[in-house]
Amino acid sequence: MTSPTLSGKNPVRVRFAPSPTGALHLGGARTALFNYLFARHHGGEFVLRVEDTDRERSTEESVSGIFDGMNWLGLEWDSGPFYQSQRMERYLEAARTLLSSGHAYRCDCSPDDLEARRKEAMAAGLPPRYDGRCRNRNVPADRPHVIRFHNTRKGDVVVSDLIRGNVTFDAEVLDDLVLVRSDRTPTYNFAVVIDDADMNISHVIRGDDHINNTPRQILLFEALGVSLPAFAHIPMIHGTDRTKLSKRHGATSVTAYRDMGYLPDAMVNYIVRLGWSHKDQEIFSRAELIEFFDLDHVGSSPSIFNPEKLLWLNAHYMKTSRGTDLLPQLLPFLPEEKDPLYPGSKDSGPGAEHLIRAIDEWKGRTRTLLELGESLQPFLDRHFAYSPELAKKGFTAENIPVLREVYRRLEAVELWDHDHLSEALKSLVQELSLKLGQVASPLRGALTGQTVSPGIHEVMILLGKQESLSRINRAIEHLGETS
RNA sequence: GGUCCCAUCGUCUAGUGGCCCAGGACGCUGGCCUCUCACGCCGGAGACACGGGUUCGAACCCCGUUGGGACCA
Repeated sequence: MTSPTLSGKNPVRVRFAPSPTGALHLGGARTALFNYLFARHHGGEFVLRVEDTDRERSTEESVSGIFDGMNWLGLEWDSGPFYQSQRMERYLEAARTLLSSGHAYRCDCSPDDLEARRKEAMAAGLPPRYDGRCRNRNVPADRPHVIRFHNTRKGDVVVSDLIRGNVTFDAEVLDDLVLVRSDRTPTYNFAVVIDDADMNISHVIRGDDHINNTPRQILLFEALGVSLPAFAHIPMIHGTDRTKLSKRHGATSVTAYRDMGYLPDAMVNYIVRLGWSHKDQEIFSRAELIEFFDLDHVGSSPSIFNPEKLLWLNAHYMKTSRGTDLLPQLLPFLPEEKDPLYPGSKDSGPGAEHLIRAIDEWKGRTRTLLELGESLQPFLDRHFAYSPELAKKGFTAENIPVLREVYRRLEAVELWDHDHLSEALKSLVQELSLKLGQVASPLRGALTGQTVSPGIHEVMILLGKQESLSRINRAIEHLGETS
C-alpha cells in the first residue's frame, strides 16, 4: 500500500464537515469521533466546518442540533465552526482563477438540452456525461451560465486511501463537472476542495459514500496547484436491513439516545468499536481512546448498528459511574415528587446526599438513566404506589401477620445498620422456621411497592428506621383493605 | 444501467501465510452465587460466502462467481 506517510513537519489537521440537513446521526457522530481522536492522538487540530451551501435544505435547527450532539459526546473542536455560506465570495474568486488559468470555462447549455443529449448518449450506449460542447465556445460572462471544470486528464486517477489502499478510477469517466451553478452558488465538490485547501487539511477522514467524489476532487486540487491531503474513507454504518442508516431505522440521532437516558461515554465507546478495534478490548476510557486510536486498525467493511450492545455498554457505564457523577445527568429523568422523602435532593440540597446513596444502590440494576429514574421513585416519594406485580407474586393479606412480626422486631432495633438489621431478621426467620425469602419478599413489597429492589437491608438503611416502620404500617393497612 | 467499495459466529470484531479443526464481546442458553432483580463467576451452541489458483502450508495472497452496499444517472 503506497500510503502517504506523515512527516513531522506536516501538522495533522482534520475536519468534520457535516451538512446541517438533519440531526447528528450515528454515522456522522462516528466520523466526527474518528476525526477528533485522530487529531488528539497525533497532537493535531480538529476543525469544524458547516457545509451549508445548500440553502434549501440547511436549517439553523440542524446546526444547533449537531453542535449539541458533539458537545454531549465531548467532541471539542479546536477551530471553527466555519460556515461555507459565509465563504461564497471565496468560491467565486477561486472559480475566476480557474477560469483564467484555463482549468474552467463557462457553459450555457440549457438543462433541457443537457437532458436531451444525455438521453441520446444513453440510447447510443454511451455513458451519460457532459460532452464538452462549451469548452471552446467562449460563452460571454453576461449570459446566464454555469462554470465547468475543464478536465484534460487521461488515464488513471488513483486515490491513495489510508484504509483501502489504492483505488483507481478512469479519468475518462470523470466529466466536466459544474463548479458554480447559474445562481452563482458553488457545487459541493468545488466548495469542499477550496475549503480543504484553504484550511490546510492534512487528512480527509470521511464516510466512504464520498469515495466516488474523490477523484474529481483530486483533479481540482491538481488544477489549483495544491498538494493533496491524505484520504481515509471509513465504511458506513448500516441499519438492520443493511442499508445506509437513515430515519427509517428509528432512533438514529445521538441526541435521541441522550433523551432515552444513555450516557455519552457509553455512546462514544459503542460507536468507536464500529469499524475500529484494539485487540480484544471492549471498554475504553477517553484517555485510552486517544492513546490507542489510529487509522491502521479501522476496518473496511460496513457495520450494522446493534442497540443491544449499546444497552449493555450503557449498563456497564452506569454501574461503574459514581452516584455523584450520575446525579446531574439523572435529574431530567427523575419523577415528580408528590410527597418528597428527601426534600432538596434535586437542587443539591441536603437531600442530595440521600439521593446519591440511593443511586449508588440502584445504578447496577438498571440499564439507562430513564430506568434508574423510574426505579428511584419509591426512594424519593412517600407517596409511592404498589406495583400490580406484587399481588401476583403473593403480596396479599396473608402477609399481614409476618409484617406485624417484622414491625415488632424492627421497632426494637436500636442501631439501624446492616449487621443489626440482619440479626433481627435472621432471628425472626429462625424462630418462626421460615425462609429468609418469606420475610424479605413481603417486606420488600411494603418498603418499595416493588418486587425488585436492592438488598433488603440496604433498602431499610436507605429509608431509615422511622420511614421503614411507617411503610410497614401502611402496607398492613393496604393489604387489609384489598382483601 | 455505469463507477467504486465490501465479504470471519445473528451482531461488533481479533486474525496481516504456519501460534487458528479460528480468539474476545453483545445477544441466546445451562449452571453457580442469592432475600428479589441485576451484577459477577463457570460452561454450551454459533462463523472464515462459493469455486479455482499460488505455496510445503491459506481465514490471511491472486483470479472468477455469488451476495451485499454506496455514489452517479
